[in-house]
Amino acid sequence: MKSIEKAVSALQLLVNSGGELRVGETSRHLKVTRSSASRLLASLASGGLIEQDPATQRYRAGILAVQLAASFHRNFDLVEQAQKEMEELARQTEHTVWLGVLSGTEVVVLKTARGSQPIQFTVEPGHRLPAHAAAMGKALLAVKPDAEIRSLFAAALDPVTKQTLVSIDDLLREVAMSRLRGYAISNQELFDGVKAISVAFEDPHKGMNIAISVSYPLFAFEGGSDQPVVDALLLFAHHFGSRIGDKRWTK
Amino acid sequence: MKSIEKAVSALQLLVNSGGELRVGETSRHLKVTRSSASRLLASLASGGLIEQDPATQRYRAGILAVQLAASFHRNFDLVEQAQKEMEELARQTEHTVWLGVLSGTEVVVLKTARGSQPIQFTVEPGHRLPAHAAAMGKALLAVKPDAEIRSLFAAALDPVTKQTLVSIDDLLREVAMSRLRGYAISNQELFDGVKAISVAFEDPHKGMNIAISVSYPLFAFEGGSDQPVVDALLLFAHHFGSRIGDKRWTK
DNA sequence: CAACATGTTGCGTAATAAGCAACACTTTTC
DNA sequence: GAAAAGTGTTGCTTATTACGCAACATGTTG
Repeated sequence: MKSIEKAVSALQLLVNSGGELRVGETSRHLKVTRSSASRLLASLASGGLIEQDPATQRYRAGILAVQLAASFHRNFDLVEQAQKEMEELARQTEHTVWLGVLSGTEVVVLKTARGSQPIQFTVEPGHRLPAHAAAMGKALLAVKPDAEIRSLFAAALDPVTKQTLVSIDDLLREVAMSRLRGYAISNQELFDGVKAISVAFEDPHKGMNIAISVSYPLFAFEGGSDQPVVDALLLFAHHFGSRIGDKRWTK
Repeated sequence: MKSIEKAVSALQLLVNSGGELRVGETSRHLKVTRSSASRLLASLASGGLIEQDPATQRYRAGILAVQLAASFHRNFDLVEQAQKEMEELARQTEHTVWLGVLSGTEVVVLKTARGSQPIQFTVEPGHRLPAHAAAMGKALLAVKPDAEIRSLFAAALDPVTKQTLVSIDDLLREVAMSRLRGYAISNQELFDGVKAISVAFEDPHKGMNIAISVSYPLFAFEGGSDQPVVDALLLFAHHFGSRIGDKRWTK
């Protein structure tokens, strides 16, 4: 069903274009004539999935998208269940706790829980991070076999900061280390001065993976050790993992 | 583009079926063969708009839907701006504050702010309410001309509770009264024992309307008057309306 | 185990989506 | 201020593709 796949591509383009899409832009990216793009977007708008701004004629996400996302969150037991425990973890560690899933080579942040520290690193739910630079990304990749990771990262790895791993072999080594360690680390690979640690979980019923991470500015532990945060995360992982029936954490 | 419109219909069906959709169900509702429905859903799943549960084979909303909704909220300035003031209103009134938009004959709830009262009536964002029974619905309808309201409600009005208005003429009278009054009321028309009042706003730039409502159980004001809540809502409307440039509230 | 649903493929035909212009309209550009 | 370029939308014709019909694989139920 090519036309539907093209329509979904247009939606991805909408997300990647900052939430606003023009007909001309769409036609260029999807390599169709403006007439086709016009009709395509009009069709998507028919049911409220997207809507056209009457003033600028630009298209943006519609109400149906909000409803779909709401049903996503309602169905996604893991996310719902994680909510309360994430807040507890944020309270213990005093730092921001994130929950995300893997989408291609990116991590989509679904929920955040703010800690009590005055300075916090946080993102809006729905935001995406490059998987090879984020702790959650490495934790989620560690679930997959190396061959699959290789094929995922066919293109070169984007250097986000000075510390970002740019070679696939380095990434695979890091991922292997994460498997041994039980949790993944991103040391200033996503933001300068910010470190994050993460663990991944697998829902045995739904067959989906999520990651939970704690991120904190390095100066918070200047001179000291971040071991308390690591311990809190591992304790959380043990509790949460065994409760949802993830065999890797069930003992 | 019929196939895309059909795909959007399938997404609406997904929302209306409690977040889970099967191929057979889809084929029956869209009046196509199972083969077509199968290919249609597979196409939607290709880009992550929906995804198939590997265990049950059922389809549910996907990550792209979450991203779309996120971009919706980012673009929708009104909602973003309303957030903080809604919380303030919830604090003042001690009751739940809702924010919603009109979608056909229903109100889609986009945000909620809980009050301090121990017993609260609230819904999840993304949920929908029948417009003719909800205070937000009447407030939003009051912006439209009577003729448009009539054509919207071609079918009979669903009786949600004993108090729900079931005749279009009654609804139009109520809407007219809301225009005079400046705010709309739903007295146990949506939930027994619960009253709600609401005001609507218009974004002059985007040409979109939103409603803000306060809902409270009747026993909270047994013997007393709910005038303080009405006053707080009108005060809120004056502040918020003039700040976003809504001419009806700019004095 | 049979009878029944369910979801997923090939395949030929009928529906339809794409491109080409032409149009109305706004925004640049000289 | 006119010319030029860009925008989004609408008929029209042809080439594309999506549809229904099977058949098949895989659970589910009696």
